Amino acid sequence: MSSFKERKIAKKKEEILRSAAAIFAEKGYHGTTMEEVAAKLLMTKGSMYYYFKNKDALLFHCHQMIMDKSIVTMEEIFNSPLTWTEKLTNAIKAHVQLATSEKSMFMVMDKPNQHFTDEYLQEILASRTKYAQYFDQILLEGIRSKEFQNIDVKMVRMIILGALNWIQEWYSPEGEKSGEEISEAFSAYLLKIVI
Amino acid sequence: MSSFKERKIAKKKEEILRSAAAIFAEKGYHGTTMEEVAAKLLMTKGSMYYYFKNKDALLFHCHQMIMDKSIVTMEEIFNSPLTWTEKLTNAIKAHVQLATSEKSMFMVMDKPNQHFTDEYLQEILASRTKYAQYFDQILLEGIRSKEFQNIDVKMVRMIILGALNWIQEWYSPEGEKSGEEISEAFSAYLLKIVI
Amino acid sequence: MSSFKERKIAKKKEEILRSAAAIFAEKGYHGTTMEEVAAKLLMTKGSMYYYFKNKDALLFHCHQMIMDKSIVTMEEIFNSPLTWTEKLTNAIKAHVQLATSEKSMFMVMDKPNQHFTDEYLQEILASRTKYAQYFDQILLEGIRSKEFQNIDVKMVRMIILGALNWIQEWYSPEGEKSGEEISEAFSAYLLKIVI
Amino acid sequence: MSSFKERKIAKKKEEILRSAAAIFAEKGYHGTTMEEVAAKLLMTKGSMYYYFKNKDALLFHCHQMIMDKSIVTMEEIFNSPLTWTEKLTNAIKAHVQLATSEKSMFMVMDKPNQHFTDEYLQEILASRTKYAQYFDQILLEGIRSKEFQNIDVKMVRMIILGALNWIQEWYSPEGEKSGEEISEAFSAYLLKIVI
DNA sequence: GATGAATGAGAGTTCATTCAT
DNA sequence: AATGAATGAACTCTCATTCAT
Repeated sequence: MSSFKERKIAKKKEEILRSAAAIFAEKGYHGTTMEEVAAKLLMTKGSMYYYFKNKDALLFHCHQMIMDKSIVTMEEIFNSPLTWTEKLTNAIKAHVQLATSEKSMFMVMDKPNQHFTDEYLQEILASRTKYAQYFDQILLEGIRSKEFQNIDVKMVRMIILGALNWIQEWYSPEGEKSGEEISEAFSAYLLKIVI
Repeated sequence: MSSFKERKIAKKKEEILRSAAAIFAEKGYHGTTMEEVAAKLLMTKGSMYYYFKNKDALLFHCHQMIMDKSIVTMEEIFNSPLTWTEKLTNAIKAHVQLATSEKSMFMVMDKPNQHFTDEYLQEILASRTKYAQYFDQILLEGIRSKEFQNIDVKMVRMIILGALNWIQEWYSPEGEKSGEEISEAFSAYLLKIVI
Repeated sequence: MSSFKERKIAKKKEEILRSAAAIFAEKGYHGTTMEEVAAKLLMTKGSMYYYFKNKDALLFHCHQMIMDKSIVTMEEIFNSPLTWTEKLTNAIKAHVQLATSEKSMFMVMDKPNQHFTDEYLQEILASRTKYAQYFDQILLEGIRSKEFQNIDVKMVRMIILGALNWIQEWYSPEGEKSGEEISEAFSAYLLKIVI
Repeated sequence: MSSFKERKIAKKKEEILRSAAAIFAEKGYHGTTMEEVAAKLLMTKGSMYYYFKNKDALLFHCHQMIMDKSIVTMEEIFNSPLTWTEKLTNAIKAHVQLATSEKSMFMVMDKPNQHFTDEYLQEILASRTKYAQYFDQILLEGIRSKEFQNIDVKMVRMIILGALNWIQEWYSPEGEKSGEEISEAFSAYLLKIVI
């Protein structure tokens, strides 16, 4: 049970993270100054340090905020009463949806080992591995159940995740394809690999 | 006909670029200092500026060195007397080969609009577009000749390039899969999308 | 109505400008480092950038501080109910007084087009022109009212300003002539040109 | 008796000095790089060091080249069989002529104590003093012979030299007044101070 | 005589971070 | 809970100078 105060702080933190993510996405981690992040929220540089202990922490929590969301969604999909084909389809669609609706957050997730040192890096990589393993699991079970062909799971997972992670680099809300259309196309085409 | 001196200087420049690319790849552009790049070559910071006018130029020429190579290879493949299926296969394989053998260079190519301002950015983007268009062309002609199914060219190209560009993030020469094996797997699986 | 904080910051800025001017005057703009200016005020280099965005700005504001003072004084003299002869005398005396009491500031005003680029240069030159025009105006009105002979206004103004601007190069508070004496001599001798 | 070689070197040195002076005049001493000076003469930076031991020497010899000329001219005027009034007139005219025809050289002479350290500074200041003393001498003799009024020699000399040294700051060959006209005006007006 | 290449000391500037208030 | 001010370490870049060839 969180107090009103705690909830207020949590809300402020998320505000900061979203703002930071947007700028990180546009200018990159190093290209972004604490001042910019603060200014966008009508705060001062100094105040940010009340909420996050340093710039690294800002990036880290951006990472985790989106990873947590992604993993929760994946869990739901994985545990749903669907065929593996359907699960893979849904996993791909869910990723596309998030990647297009939260473009900034996703861009921030790039090249973690260039930005983090040990303390945070372990956690980040753990999240990523966990996310990747859901795909592996789905592929594996799909093969076992004869829904999928006998593919090289790791290679196919890399192809799928590569295609998905590339979306942030080219997707634009003003582009010709909507997130919905991309998710349809991606799931349809990528499924052809496994079936 | 280039003089001895010109060739010598060109060689030195390439040396510098390779050295720079290796560090850029490891630590990112901003995480890399001119001093580090110089030190690795037993030079001094100041000397670097004799060969490249600034840090941006270093990154830019890394970009172009690998893009030029990639595009030349693509041209050869495109103009060869093969079926479109074979051409697509070869294009994918060639990309994997380069991406794995020149991992550092490829990593450097990431997020150009975060690192460059107008003067260089235009040229970079032009190269990328040119490279992408070879894939589009192959896909288009493959469809026209009925070798490929009636796919959405842009979406499929994005999937292919996404998968290929992701390789640098996970490939390691010490990993379980060789570049050769990856190129076989990727070409085989990606071809399933179009056929 | 300026707040306490605003006045405090303004005071600090003026402190910095005076300190900077003193060193600029002694060593020249390029011969002066930001570190020296800061050190003289027991600050660090970095802190200076909190008050002035760069070295240029420091010089620019030195310029404008003294030009503003000069112009205000000239305005008063120009609008006072005196004869043109008295006005010219006072203008010369006022300049000498300022040039001798604020020697450093005046030395800094030298060769603006070597130190400034467009953004600042326009403003600097505008101030200078404005100052010069007061002399022209006085000379012109003096001629019209028959107080002065029919002289070439521009040439005489150049002689007067030249003589005045040279003072900073040789005046020393420890010298044999006081500012007061110089102002008497200069006004008396220069008046002989126009009468 | 100088050999052919020596004369060739001397000629090259003067070429360099003129070129250097032009750039110094435009950009200031610190704003000028050895490279620029060299480039203007189609030389390389390194070659300059064959003729002048360093940048300071370049500036110093610019100084002395023009001071030598000025002093020789003054000597001639001083020793000519003319009245003191005529001598002063000629001295002023000669200075204006040189200042307008060799604008760059004259600009370079500015603020010697900011650019030189002991070795050169003494010599520079000696030249300047010598030049100034010719004016003092003329004024003094003019007073003694009752041609001039009983003026304060130092003050008047400062006015004259100030007016003359200011010319470089505003004179332009494309301006409305020719060097000839300026010399007429300046000598006429400045004479009014002493007579 | 000339130069290409290298050097190294130092400059201006930026910015994450701290902390008294 | 917020902030203004200060800091200092790091970084990019410049340039006079040197010297082997």
